[in-house]
Amino acid sequence: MSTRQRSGATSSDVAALAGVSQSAVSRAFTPGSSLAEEKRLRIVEAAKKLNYVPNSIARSLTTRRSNIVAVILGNTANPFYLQVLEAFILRLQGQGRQVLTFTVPNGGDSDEAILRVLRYQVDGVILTSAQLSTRMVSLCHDRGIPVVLFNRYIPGSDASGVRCANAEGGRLIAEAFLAAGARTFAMIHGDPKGTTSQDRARGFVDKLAEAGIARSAITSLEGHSVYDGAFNAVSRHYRDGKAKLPDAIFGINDIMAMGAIDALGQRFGLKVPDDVMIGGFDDIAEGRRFPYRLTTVRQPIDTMVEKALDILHLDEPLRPIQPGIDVQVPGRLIWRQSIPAPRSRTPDGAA
Amino acid sequence: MSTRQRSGATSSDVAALAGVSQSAVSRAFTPGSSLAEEKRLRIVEAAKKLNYVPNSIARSLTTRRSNIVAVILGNTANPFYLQVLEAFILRLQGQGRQVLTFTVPNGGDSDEAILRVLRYQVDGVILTSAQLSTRMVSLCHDRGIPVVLFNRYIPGSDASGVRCANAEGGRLIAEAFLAAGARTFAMIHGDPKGTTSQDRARGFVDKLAEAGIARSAITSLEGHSVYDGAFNAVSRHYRDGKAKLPDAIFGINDIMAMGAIDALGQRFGLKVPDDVMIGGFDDIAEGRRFPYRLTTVRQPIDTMVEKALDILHLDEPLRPIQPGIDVQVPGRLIWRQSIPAPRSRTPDGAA
DNA sequence: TTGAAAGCGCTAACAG
DNA sequence: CTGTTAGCGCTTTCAA
Repeated sequence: MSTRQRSGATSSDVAALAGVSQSAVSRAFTPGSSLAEEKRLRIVEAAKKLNYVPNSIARSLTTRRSNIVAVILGNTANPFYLQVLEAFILRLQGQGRQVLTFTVPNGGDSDEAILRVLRYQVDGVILTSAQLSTRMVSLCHDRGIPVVLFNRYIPGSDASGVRCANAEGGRLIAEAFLAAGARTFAMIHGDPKGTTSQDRARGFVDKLAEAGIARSAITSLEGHSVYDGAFNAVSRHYRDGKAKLPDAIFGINDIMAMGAIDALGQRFGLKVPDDVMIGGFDDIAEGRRFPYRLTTVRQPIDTMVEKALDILHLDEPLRPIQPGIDVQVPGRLIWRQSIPAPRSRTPDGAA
Repeated sequence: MSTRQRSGATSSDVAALAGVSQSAVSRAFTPGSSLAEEKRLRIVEAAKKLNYVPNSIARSLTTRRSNIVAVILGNTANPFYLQVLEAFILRLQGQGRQVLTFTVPNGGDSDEAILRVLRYQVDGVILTSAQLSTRMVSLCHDRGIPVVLFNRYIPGSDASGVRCANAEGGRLIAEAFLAAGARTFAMIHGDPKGTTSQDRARGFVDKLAEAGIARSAITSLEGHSVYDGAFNAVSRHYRDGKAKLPDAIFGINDIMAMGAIDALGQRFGLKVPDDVMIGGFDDIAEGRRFPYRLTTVRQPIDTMVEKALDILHLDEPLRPIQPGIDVQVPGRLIWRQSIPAPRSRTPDGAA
C-alpha cells in the first residue's frame, strides 16, 4: 500500500539507474539540448522502468516559467463565457500549457483571484470578469505577468484587451430591426456598469437615432446579463398591458434574448417574430435551436481567443509587456427567424 | 518599463527590510505558526511595501503539496458537466485550492491529461471523461495522487468514484411514463460504451419489463450524448412515417431529450406532451425553461461534488489512498410538463 | 557532449 | 518565540 509521502522517482533515481549524471537526465527531457542519442535512449528506458515523470513544479522554480495560464471567469451563467473558456483550454492544451480556472461572483471583483494567480507564477492571465482594480493590473505588470481583458476594457487604464466591436454590433441589430420595419423598441441591458453592455446599447441607440427614432421610443429594461433577469424584466414590465409592447426587443446578449422570448411566450402567449421581433448578441449554441432561432451578432470566439493569446506573447517571455493594446474584432450578423428577414436575405445565412 | 525577468520580491527581501530572518517571513505567512504579533505586523508591513506575494511554486516544492486539483472534462457539449466543473471550482476555491482544468475529446482517453497532471504534482484528480486506462490509475496511485471518477466507473477496477444511482433513475422515468399511460417507448442512448448510459437504460428497461412491456416495444436510438445527435436520430428515424411514433421517449440525458423535443417540433410539428411524452436525466438549467419544461431525474450536483472531494481527503494527505470506494447518490424525479402528471402530482414539485 | 556545483524561493527540523 | 541550516527536484552555467 502506497503512502502519500513518496511522490515518485526523481531525476537522480533515473540517473543512478542509467549510470549517468542527474543533469543528463534533465537534458534527456529537454527538447533541443545536446545529448548523445545512445545515452538519451538509455535514460528514457530507465525512466520508463521507474515510472519517472519530470516534476514541473521544480522546473518552474528554476526556469521561472510555469506554463500555466490563468483564466478568470465572471458570469458563468452566460454560456458564452463557458464556450470561451473551452476555446482557451483547447488552444492552450494544444501548446502544452495548462489552464488554471477561477470564477468570481457576477459583478464581484477579481482582485482576490489575481492575488492567488500571482502566487502560482502563472505566465499570463485572461480576465473575463468585469471588475479589476488598476492596482492589480500594475501588480501583475510589475511582476512581468501579462494580463489581457477579454471582452471588456478599463477606460483610462493601460491594460490590454481584445473585444468584439460591440457598438458596431449593436448597430447591426438596429439595422436589422429597421429593415424589418420596426419603429418602437426595447433593449434589455446587462451589467449597467459593464462596458460591453454599454457599448452595444450605444451603437444600437445611435443607429436608431440616425434613422430618426427618438430615444423616447426606446424602453430600457435591466436583465443583469442572465436569463432569469431578462425573463423577469419582460414579464414584469409588460404584464396586464401595463406598458405597450414594442415592435422589437434587443437582448444585449443571447441568453437574455432567450429569456425575453420565453417570457413573451409563457406569460403572454406571444410569438416571435409574429408579435414581437427579437435580436441578440453572441451567437451561443442554445440560441440557434428551434424554439429560439435567434437573429444575432456572432462573436468570432476563435479569432478573439487567438488574438488574446497573441497579446500574452507566451513564447517570448523576455519581451517587455506592451501596455494598452486594444484589439477589436468585428462581429457578424447572423439572420435567423427571430427577426423577419427582408426579401434579399436568406434565413440562417450571413448578412 | 518592467522586464519579464524579475518576478517580484522574495521572502529574503522582506526579511531584510523588516530586519528579521527569512524564516520569520515564512512564518508570518503561514497561519498557525508561532510568531510574536508585533513582529508579524512589521513583516506584513514590509511585505506590503515590496508588493511581496509568497511563491506557491517554491512552497509546493518543499511541502510536496500544490493545493491544486485537476478536473478532467469529457463531454463539454453537455451543459451538465460544465455545471459540475463550476461546482468543483466554487467549492475548491472556497478552500483556498486551485483548479487545473483539462478537456479531452468526447470518447477520447484521458491518459495524456493524466500524465500532464502528474508533472504538476496535483493533490487530486477528478475525472468526468469516460476512458481511463487502469495503468494510469495505478500510476496515480503509486505516486499517492487520489483519483475519483465522477459519474462513471471502470468495472473491475479499484478506482474510486461517485455517481448518481443511474439505474434507479432510469426506473423513475419508466414509472412516470407508465403512470401517464404510455405503452410504447423509445430511448436515446448516449455513449454506448459509457456505463452511465448503459445503467440508465438498464433501469428503464427493467422497470418496463416488470410492468409487462416487451423489449420489442422499446426502440433504441443513438444520440451520442449530444443535442445534435439526438435531434438527428429522431429526425431520421421517424421521417416520412417510416417508423411508428412511440408514446414516450426517454432521453438518457437532458440535452438529448431537448434535441428530441426540438426534432419532433421542427420536423414533424409534434407537441410535447400532447403527441409524445419525453423524459430526461440530469436536470440541467436549459431543460427547465419554457420551451422544454422537462420531466427529469435531478442529479444532486452539490452532494456529489462534496462526496467526490471527501474521497480525495485533501486535508489528510498522509492518509493512504483507499481503493475501490464507490458512492452512489440517489437522483430525484422532477415533474414538469413533458410528461403528463397523474392527478396526485403537482408540476415542478418533487416525486 | 558531459558532469559538478550552484542555486530557484520556500518550509521544516533543530537548537537556543 | 526565533534564527540557522539543510534540503525539495530541477535547470543552468562552467569547466573538462
